[in-house]
Formats: sequence, C-alpha cells, structure tokens
Amino acid sequence: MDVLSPQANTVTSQLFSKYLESQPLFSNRTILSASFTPNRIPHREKQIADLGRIVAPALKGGKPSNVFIYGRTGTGKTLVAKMVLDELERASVQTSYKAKTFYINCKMKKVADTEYRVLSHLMSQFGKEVPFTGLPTDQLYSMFFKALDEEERTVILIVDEIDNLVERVGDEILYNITRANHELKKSRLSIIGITNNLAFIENLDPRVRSSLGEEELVFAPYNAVQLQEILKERAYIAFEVGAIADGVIEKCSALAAQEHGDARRALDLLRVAGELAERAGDRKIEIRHVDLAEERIDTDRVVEIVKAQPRQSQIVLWAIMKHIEGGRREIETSEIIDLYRELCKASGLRELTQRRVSDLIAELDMFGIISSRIVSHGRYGRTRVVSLPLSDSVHKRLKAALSQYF
DNA sequence: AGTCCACAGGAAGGGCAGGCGA
DNA sequence: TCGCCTGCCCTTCCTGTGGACT
Repeated sequence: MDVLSPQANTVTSQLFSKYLESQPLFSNRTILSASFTPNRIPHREKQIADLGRIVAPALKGGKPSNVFIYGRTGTGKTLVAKMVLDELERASVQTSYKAKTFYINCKMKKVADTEYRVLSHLMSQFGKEVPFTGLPTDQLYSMFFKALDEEERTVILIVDEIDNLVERVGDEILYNITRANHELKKSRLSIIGITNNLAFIENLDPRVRSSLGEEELVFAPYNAVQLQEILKERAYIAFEVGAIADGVIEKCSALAAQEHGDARRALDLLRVAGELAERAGDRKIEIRHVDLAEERIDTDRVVEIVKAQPRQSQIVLWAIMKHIEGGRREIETSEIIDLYRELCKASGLRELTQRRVSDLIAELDMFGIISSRIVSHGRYGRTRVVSLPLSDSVHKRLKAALSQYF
C-alpha cells in the first residue's frame, strides 16, 4: 500500500520541480573541488621542471635527492608533487628501472599521531597490515625496510604537512626513515617533504636537516592576475557558457590574492558563489554571489572551529557573546569570568580557575574568533579587553550552534 | 620615586587517559 | 595483560607589568 497520501505526493512532486526547471549553471562541479587534479598547473612550470630534474635519476636506477617543498596554503605544492611523480611512475614503465610513489598526509587524524601509526600507515600502503598496537617500534621499522626492499624499485615517499608530523612525533622518525637506504639492497627510498611552515626546517635536528634538505623548492604565492588565469581555465569547463557575469572571476581572484594568494580559496569562492546562484534560481553568477560566498565560507570556518573546541572554551565564548548581546562592545577578563562562573553553575559544568580561563581566552584570540588587547588602568590594574569582531550573520549562526549546549 | 592594583603569563607539578612494549 | 611512558589539561604558585595615585 502506498503510504503517501495524494496531497503528500503533490508536495513531494513539487519539492524538486523548481530545481529541475531552473537553468543549471554548472556543467562539471568537480573541476572546482579541492580533490580535483588538473592536467595542467599554470604558473608552476619552473617548479615542475625543477622537481622533474630532481626525481629523474630514478629512471636510470639512481636515488633521487630528498626534497623539501615550501609554500603557503593553496600554492600548488601537493598538486605539483603528485603530478610530477605520477608522470615519473608512468615514464618508468618504459624503462627497466621502476619507480613507485607513496603519499602520506600528516594532518590526517589517526595517521601521524605517533611513530607507530605512521609506520603502520606506510605498511598498509605496501599492502601489509600490522596490528594497531603491540609491536615494538624497532620490529616495525624492520618490517617496513623489508617491505620496501621487496618492491625492488625506487620508492618516493611524499610526506605532506611534514611539520605536523615533527610537531606530534618529533624529528627522530625522519632520521630513522632516511636511514632506510643503508638497509636496502634492491630498493632506494627518497623523501619529498611538503610544508607551509617556512620556519620549520630551522628547528630540525641538524642530522635530519642535512639528509632531508638535499634540495629545496619554494612555491611563491599566486598574484591576482595568475589566480584569474587559473580560475578562467577551470571555469571554462566547470560552468555552462554565459553562466558567469563580468567581474566575478576578477573579484574571486582579488579576494584570494589578499589572502596570501591561495588558489584553493579562489576556487572555493567561485564554487560556492555558483552554488548560491544556482540555489537561488539565478541565471548568472553575479558579484553579489561572490560577496555572499565569502561570508558563507568565513561563517563555516568560524562555526567549525568553535564546534571543535572543548566545552569549557565554548562556554567562555558563550559568556563573551552574552555580554556583546547585552549591548557591550568590549568586556574585561573579570566580567567574562564572573559570567562564565554563573553559566557553569547553571549548566552543571565544572568551574576552571582564572588562570586556565585566561588561557582559553588567549586561544580564542589566536583562532581569530575574538579580538583582545591588554589595557592598563594604572593603579586599578592591568586587564585584557575582549571584543567580538564577527558579523551579525556569523554571530547568529554561532549562537545557533552553541545554544544547543547551554 | 615609590606604592599599588589586577591581572598576564611562566614554571612546576598533579591527575588522568590512552598508547607503548615486553 | 599490565606496568611504564607520554601528552594533555588543569591547578598552584610565583614574578612581571604599566600607569594612576601618593
């Protein structure tokens, strides 16, 4: 028996009719996604050629130098590394010397939290499963070296966000992995470390620095003109003809160029602007859609950061928001702590000390969610003055997200 | 010039959870 | 399986700080 009444059927049939009737703007949405790998990477010709030159010895059975790649977010580091090494793997098929690439992203949870996890993740890439815990690290290294040697080829390991790995695990693991070449008889291992932290190498153990940093490549940020070209190339495939109004690509590029030339940001802006326009049933993506997209992306970022914070940090922010809603522009630490204590009592949460709350406030400042400065009132003491630099719409969404807890 | 205020923030260490490794 | 280790979160204790006040 049909469980839907005739009326319900009418409602559901109308549910998607507006969408179906509207003119689609996208012809291929995935082109604008972060995971898409294009055939061509504009304005990275030099880096591609340099990296190609560095890894080329693999095609004659040699060991390519280890490389450090630096550059801000969205400057094409990972894209270039993956593209060049894909090409190397393909080229090696036609030679008697085979090459293989492995990729590990150290920002992923449960991948690079500990030395053990990194090694077990690498082993799984070789198709060898190891227990989640229990094995001595030495044994794991031996198993890893054995698996490497069994490959009988040049293995290139791309370690993305390598600074995250060193921060969590320490640099000893890098030294140990580079040691592999002394143990290997039939394979060779090279490492390409990618980082957006330019100061990272300075803090490395000198042994690791000299062995890993044999070659260095720097990816400068894109400028607005270069970003325009990148966007135009992708937009040509991603959107229907005439879907983009004049000035839209220029605006996306200019906004992303202001933020350290991040191509990913530019692509996100264009994609979200397209989605907003399509959802509104508009026939073209206009500049106003880009403005909305910028706000949407920023709001999502703030809400995601806040949701990921511990409950104590959220309640501190909630106290600040309550003061702001009460008409205040700036609040002092003591006032935040008073309200924080009241809220803790009301919600049954444990109260932290002033020292700890002061750290939580500093952390919120560091994330850019609040803004604070130290002010001295002379003999009436020194304090931190906090304000909330969020737009109304971000404030509203944040309030909605937090109100479910308090 | 010295005092005082109300914190900021550094250092040290406790408690706990989860991972490590024999 | 279980003792040890490590990292995280937190407290306690302490020193430092800038400017109004005396």
